[in-house]
Amino acid sequence: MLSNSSKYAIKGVLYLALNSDEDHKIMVRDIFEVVHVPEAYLAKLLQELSRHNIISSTRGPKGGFYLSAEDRKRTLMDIVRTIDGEKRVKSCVLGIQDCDMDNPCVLHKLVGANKSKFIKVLENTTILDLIEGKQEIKQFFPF
Amino acid sequence: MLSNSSKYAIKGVLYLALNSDEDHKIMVRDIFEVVHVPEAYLAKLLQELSRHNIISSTRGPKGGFYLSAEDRKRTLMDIVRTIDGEKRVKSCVLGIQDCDMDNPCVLHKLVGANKSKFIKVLENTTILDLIEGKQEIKQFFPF
DNA sequence: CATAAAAAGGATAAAAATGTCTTTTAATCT
DNA sequence: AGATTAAAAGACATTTTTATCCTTTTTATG
Repeated sequence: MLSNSSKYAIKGVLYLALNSDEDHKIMVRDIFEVVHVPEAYLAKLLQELSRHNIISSTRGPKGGFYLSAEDRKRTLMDIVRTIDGEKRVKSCVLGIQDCDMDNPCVLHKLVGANKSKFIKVLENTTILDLIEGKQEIKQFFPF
Repeated sequence: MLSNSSKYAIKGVLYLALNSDEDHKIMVRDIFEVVHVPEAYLAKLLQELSRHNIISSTRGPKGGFYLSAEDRKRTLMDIVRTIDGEKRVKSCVLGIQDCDMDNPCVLHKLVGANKSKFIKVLENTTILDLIEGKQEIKQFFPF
């Protein structure tokens, strides 16, 4: 449902949400170990998000990645869409092309409700929602 | 969440559930077009299921794959476990190793409920449940 | 202005998933 | 018994995903 890349990206953004702002930019070097993602790979993903204006970044000394106030209003789906593409997330559980609620396959009926909810969570949850009331990194990355 | 292979396998088994029994075995050749899965690949998947006694088969003339009465009591999870392995399905949404309901990451709390339901559907739904009252292939494979 | 810091970008590599082909084995039918 | 049929098995090919490396560009700072 979610690729590893999307998971990685979400973890990276969560770390930024907790630790960064315009005045405190963060280098990939300081993130990757906490979220257990290979350094170069995480860099690629964050660059991709930055290029699509899901997160922010500046180069050079004192540079790094960070989340602006606007960035924090992005939803999880914004991240997933950038990394995986919307199609992948929303595709039919059985992979039947034009399958939807109007013309459902059996499995779709069974699990469709759950999957729809999952997608709704992605679409309706902003980064800000996620970190609300949480100041401890441990709460996000228990290991 | 489910690999393509698992989806393919489920589709193949559904076809068998509708059209086969001990006296009417079916060759891969007669299935693959209906369920839109490459012939050789579907063969492999069904062979794997047969090897694990999730479905039945015999070789030679009049041979083919079929579902015994026992086979029909298998759950979707039996299929998915054989093809993908249980780990893959049940893994944390964010891929955090030891993440579970007792020690959850943020996302887990959010989508955990939905995912748990999805897994329960897989575990509690038998092939028999799925085809109950359905005789039309179209209901399963609309395209 | 020189230097160093950090993201951006591109090329490449490794691994996993997906897909194909050929040979072997077992069952059936003449 | 011999010929034919169909799954079983395993080797091989392709594609996608995941991951690394190296160079270039941008930017802050002394």
